Amino acid sequence: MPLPATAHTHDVVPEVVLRTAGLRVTDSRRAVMQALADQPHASADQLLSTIQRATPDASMQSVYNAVTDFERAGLVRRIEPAGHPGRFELRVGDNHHHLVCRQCGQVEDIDCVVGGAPCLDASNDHGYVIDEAEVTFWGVCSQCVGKKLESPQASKETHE
Amino acid sequence: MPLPATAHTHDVVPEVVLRTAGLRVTDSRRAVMQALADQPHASADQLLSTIQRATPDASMQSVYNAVTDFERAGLVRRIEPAGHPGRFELRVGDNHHHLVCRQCGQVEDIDCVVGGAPCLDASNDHGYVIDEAEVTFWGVCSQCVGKKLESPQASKETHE
DNA sequence: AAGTTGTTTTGATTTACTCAAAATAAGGGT
DNA sequence: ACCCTTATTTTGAGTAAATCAAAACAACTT
Repeated sequence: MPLPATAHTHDVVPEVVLRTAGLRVTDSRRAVMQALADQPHASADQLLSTIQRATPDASMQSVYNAVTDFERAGLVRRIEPAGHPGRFELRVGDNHHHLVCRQCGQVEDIDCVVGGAPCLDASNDHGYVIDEAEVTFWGVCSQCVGKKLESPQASKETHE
Repeated sequence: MPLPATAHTHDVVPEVVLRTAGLRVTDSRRAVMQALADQPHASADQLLSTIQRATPDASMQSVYNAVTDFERAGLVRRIEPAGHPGRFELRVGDNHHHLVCRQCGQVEDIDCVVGGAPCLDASNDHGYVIDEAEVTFWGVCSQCVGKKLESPQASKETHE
């Protein structure tokens, strides 16, 4: 029976995940991983705020250290929607896609019906060795669809 | 007979395009548009270098001014491949996709077989109003595929 | 030719992120 | 339990890409 692709709070045990990946277990990493389990698609900013609720003097650098190390170890995937700060997710090892709100930047997972990458073929490979077809769906989320976007800064990056 | 989707050097007449879009015709805009016609997928940096060959004291700000105005007028599309500076293209009005070299950032157009946007369906819309499915193919171009990437800074963003 | 409004210039500012050196802590070996 | 090595964190500076803002200037209208 395969493991579910989505990480839920109760089934991510940072200590075990980290040790298995060959990374040392530290408070900082535990906190970042737990925050990511609770908030899929969190930005570095959001991760820092979350972590600072328990550890007020955590630094942004420690967040970037952690997610970068996690990414290198294959524990985390980083997504960079155009016009929005990068986001991080624990869901790796499957080829899924994303739906992004143009206004607030909230991200949702979209299952890939194909499974493996690349899940689409390019009509012309231009001589490249292609390994991935990244699909980003763009739209406006239900919370933003009613709002006018008078001051673009007004409600930026608030969700999730 | 529809106009071809790809802009070629000889069929972009900046003066006409600009005036038709309701934008004033200036040296700066003419230069940026001509540079874009010659180099599809140019970055702001590349546009500036190109323009400076004829006008050495052109500024980066004028490039950003121009492309931003063009984008608002629907003359230019901006693409932001993850990990690379933004790029600009004159090919608008069709729904095509891109192939990006992970190493040098070079971009190729990939025709969309569907045509209109969104050309894919999300398996779940999560309550969003979805208007676009952006597809980015990732790979390594033929010029980079042989090279080792010893110093990541060594040959950055050189192509095209 | 003059006036209005849009555009460019100059220079500062911001955001998101990376780099680097010193201080510290994790985990293996004894 | 302690030491040692090496990984990790901290602190602070630095960077790239892009935006903002006010004053100078130029395009188009009449």
